[in-house]
Amino acid sequence: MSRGKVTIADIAKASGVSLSTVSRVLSGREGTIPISATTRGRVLAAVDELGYRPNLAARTLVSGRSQAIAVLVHDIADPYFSEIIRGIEDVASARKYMVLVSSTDRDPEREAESLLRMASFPTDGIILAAGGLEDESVSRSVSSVLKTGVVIVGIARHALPVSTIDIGNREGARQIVTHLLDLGHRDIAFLSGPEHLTTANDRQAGYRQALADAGLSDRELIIPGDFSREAGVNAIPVLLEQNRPITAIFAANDKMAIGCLTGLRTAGVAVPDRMSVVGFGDIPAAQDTNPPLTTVTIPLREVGRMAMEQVFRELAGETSASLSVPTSLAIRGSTAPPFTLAPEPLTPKTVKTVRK
Amino acid sequence: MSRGKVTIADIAKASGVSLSTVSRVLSGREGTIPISATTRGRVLAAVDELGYRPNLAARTLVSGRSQAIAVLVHDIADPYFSEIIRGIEDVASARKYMVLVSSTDRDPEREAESLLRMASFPTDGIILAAGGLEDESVSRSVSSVLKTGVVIVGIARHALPVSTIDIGNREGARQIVTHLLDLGHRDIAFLSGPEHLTTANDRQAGYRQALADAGLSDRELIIPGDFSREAGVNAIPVLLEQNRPITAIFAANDKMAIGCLTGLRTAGVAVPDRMSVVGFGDIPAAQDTNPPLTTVTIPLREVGRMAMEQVFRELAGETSASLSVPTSLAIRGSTAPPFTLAPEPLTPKTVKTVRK
DNA sequence: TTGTAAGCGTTATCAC
DNA sequence: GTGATAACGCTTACAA
Repeated sequence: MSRGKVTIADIAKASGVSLSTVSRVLSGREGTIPISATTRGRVLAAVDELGYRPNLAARTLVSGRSQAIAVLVHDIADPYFSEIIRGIEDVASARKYMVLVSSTDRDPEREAESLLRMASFPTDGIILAAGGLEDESVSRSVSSVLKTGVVIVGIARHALPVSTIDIGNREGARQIVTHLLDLGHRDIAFLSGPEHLTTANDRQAGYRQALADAGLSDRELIIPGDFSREAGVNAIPVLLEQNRPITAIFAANDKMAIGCLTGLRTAGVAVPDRMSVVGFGDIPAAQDTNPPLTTVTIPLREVGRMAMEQVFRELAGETSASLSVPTSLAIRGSTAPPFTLAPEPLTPKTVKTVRK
Repeated sequence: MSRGKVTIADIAKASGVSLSTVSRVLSGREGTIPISATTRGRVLAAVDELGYRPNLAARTLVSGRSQAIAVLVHDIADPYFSEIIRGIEDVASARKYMVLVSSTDRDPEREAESLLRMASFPTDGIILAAGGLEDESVSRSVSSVLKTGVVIVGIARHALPVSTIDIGNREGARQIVTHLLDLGHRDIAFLSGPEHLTTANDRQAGYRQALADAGLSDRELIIPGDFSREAGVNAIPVLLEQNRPITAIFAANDKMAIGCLTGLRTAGVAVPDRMSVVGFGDIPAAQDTNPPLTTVTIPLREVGRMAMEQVFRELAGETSASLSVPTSLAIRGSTAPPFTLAPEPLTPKTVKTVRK
């Protein structure tokens, strides 16, 4: 039956009604528009028989709504982002929305470029899941795109005038470092993320704050990383050469933490006996390392869902808003008390701060 | 400057030329269409100043090309698929194509539905990465969609009249089972994938063939699985209750293999000392298990790239084709000779077959 | 080298 | 309830 493109004109002809009637029947909102049952039936029959499918581009052009949203991420192959996307997809597809994705590899230029292209599609909404890249050209693009009426929602802290799903990066980092302190660790290294990424910076701030609260600011040790598995692997030799009594590593994300685990195994350092390791994010792989990784759980799918729901809300006329998702600790096998015979006691004051 | 929607009409007005001239300048193909440098400059200046961005929906409507392709996967949060998508994206974005994704969770209905929606977009191409689901409604949708002129490329074996990127599932499985046989294993369990999935069935066929070639068909042990991590975890108690001297497990995909590793750890069975484990796919996580997972490497990104390149080729007029990607073995730490004091020797004939 | 005008497939605004 | 008809923003013959 259906050969080539079938348009409403064909349906109109086949069912003996006008174009507008066909359009009305197909518009969906049954209650709103009055149509005789007979007409309706005939149109639907023709649609079925000819295998008609509406041309979304045409619909978009005239209605201004494309039923599509775009998601910008650093890398879709990173489980952190693919989990978020899955959450987005789940709520999008329930409303028959299509999802466009774009990996920008943390390149501001590509981010701006992608943003512009997606907006000119035009998509109805754009979710910036790429995580707070602080770059001027990106913010310029965002502002310019906002004027066209697209809804934009950012995930993680942004200096942008858009709705935000805020992840408690700083607080989560503070909590997990406190967990290490509670276990008795005093020399905790921090493996940092890429510069100019608010997500990474906030986690680092949480680390520093936890140490400061415990009066241990002088014990800070920050090793530069970039969120990649390899950064984790390579950090180990660097760390071991430091000639400092490090007993725990806090990697700014799970991928690096997993790299650390591998690096430590290679170096013959037992985890958690000789070294505790923690990450951030709780990507699925964190459960299957050996030992399983202690980390900060971000409800990644939920984050995606919230972002998408916020897009829909704004599309329905609501104003922008800042929501936040709570993180929690997933205490697993990669952390244990440090290997010291006589653990340094905390001063009373410090204990109070840490436990609060 | 740029407020609301800027159209070529605005550019035309601002630069004092006609709509068509603006369109020509913007069409890209500089060499093909003659335009005076002056005009060109003025148009471009106006574009820049007004912040003009072409409306892709309008362009799609008239040209029939949307510069977008769709990818159907089972689950975008599964690294197997997100790696493939990344490969697709890499070649798509180089040509400024947008990528739509849809997770169908192996549900034929959603697969068909998604396919139809994506096609009616209309996207220029559709990549069926979902991996050979054998279902009638899906094939019907594919045939109907093909008539509209979209290019479809399938990944993995399909009974569909479309181009295919074939993954050597059967051969890869045969190879890795042979690796286990070479190590001395004779009782190798197979943890299967979902039914009706050619990918899973082909791997199972490879397992059976390798055993048959070694004259060990009577040692077959197939445990039902579904490609999920949990299936791997849960298979372990089932396996241990079998009261059979199993020394190796071949899981039909890496996720299950990783689940097996975790299950074995829980059960206190040392890998590879007491049990060897292998998977299929070589997703990134396979390198970071402890011990690292021996598995069959599928060049996942390359698969994605090839699929996308094939789409472009067909869009350029070439005919459909069947390509295949070679798999290879990644021998890592999860395999070792079986824990038997006196390994059964292979018969000469068998050795020959196995080594060939 | 540039302009005019006819669509592309829908929806939306009027009438009837 | 239903039918013309004018957009939507762009490309592309066909003229000039």
